[in-house]
Amino acid sequence: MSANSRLTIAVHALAWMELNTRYGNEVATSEQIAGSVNTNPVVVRRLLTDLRRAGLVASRRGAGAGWTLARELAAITVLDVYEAVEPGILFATHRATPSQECPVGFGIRPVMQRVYDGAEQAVRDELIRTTMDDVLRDILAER
Amino acid sequence: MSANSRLTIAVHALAWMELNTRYGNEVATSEQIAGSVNTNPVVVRRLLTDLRRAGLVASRRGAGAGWTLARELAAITVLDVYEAVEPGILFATHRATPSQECPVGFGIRPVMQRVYDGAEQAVRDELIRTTMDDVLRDILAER
DNA sequence: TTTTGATGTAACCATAAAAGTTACGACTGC
DNA sequence: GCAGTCGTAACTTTTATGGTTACATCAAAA
Repeated sequence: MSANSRLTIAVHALAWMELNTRYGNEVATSEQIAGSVNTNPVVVRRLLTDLRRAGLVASRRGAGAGWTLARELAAITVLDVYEAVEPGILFATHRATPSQECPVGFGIRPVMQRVYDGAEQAVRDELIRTTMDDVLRDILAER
Repeated sequence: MSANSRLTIAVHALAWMELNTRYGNEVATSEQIAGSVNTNPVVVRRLLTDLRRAGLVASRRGAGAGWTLARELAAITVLDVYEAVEPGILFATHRATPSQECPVGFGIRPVMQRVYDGAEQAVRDELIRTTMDDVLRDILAER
């Protein structure tokens, strides 16, 4: 399917930010987060920009700049993160328009779109069940 | 997400094959199906090869060759097709191993894997509810 | 036995998304 | 004004998908 790791990294960043504040730090820098994720700071900044657009984090510029959580983790579900970083298209319909003379080619797109909408909704219903609070707790329980 | 159209084309092919038999034809050729899908016959053959591996279709070679359904549509769910043509990875974990010194980097992968397994299962539970029979009926109902 | 028409499959190219990287201007607390 | 970080553009690399060409293989039918 060519799945990406955007949701994984975004969740990682949020969990890391919360733990960072528990250690007494005000803000987190993209470089610190990138060090934990093991990627480039620009990749982190791009994802955090998406999260900021969704109101999940805030950023400060200038000296002593960095990122802060805009909500507590208990008020953020994995679905919130998913919606912030993914356009929400798990399955694609035909790349090129199928034959409109053929009954199958004519009718298949709306039918499959309904099937895919159902699958997408099922994913959302599942992701909304887990909060970022749950995620961090489970992470720390891994040892 | 970079979603693909493999499931769409595989479903399209199966529906077309059934309609083709209703019109009195024994077998369907990849060229005929490709004409309805509006793609290249090799793309169709590659997907039908996956469906054959799953026992959903059969092929004959030689003169008068082509493809036939190996089961009736009522006995094929969209989940069957999905499993035949997709490896089943909707979300990816980290591309590079996260920092194992960091508590978050250490614990996040099994936690997110469980979340993703749940989402994947939700998709399966949804796709199994629709049979290829339902799909063809709905396609023909589009006019 | 030859012809015919389709499968089976390799090889290659094109396209697009994701991720990684470099660079640098913008901003702000000190 | 300095230092440190964000914000973002630009470019490269990697990977999956899909499209295309080519051709060997096969089996029914002439």
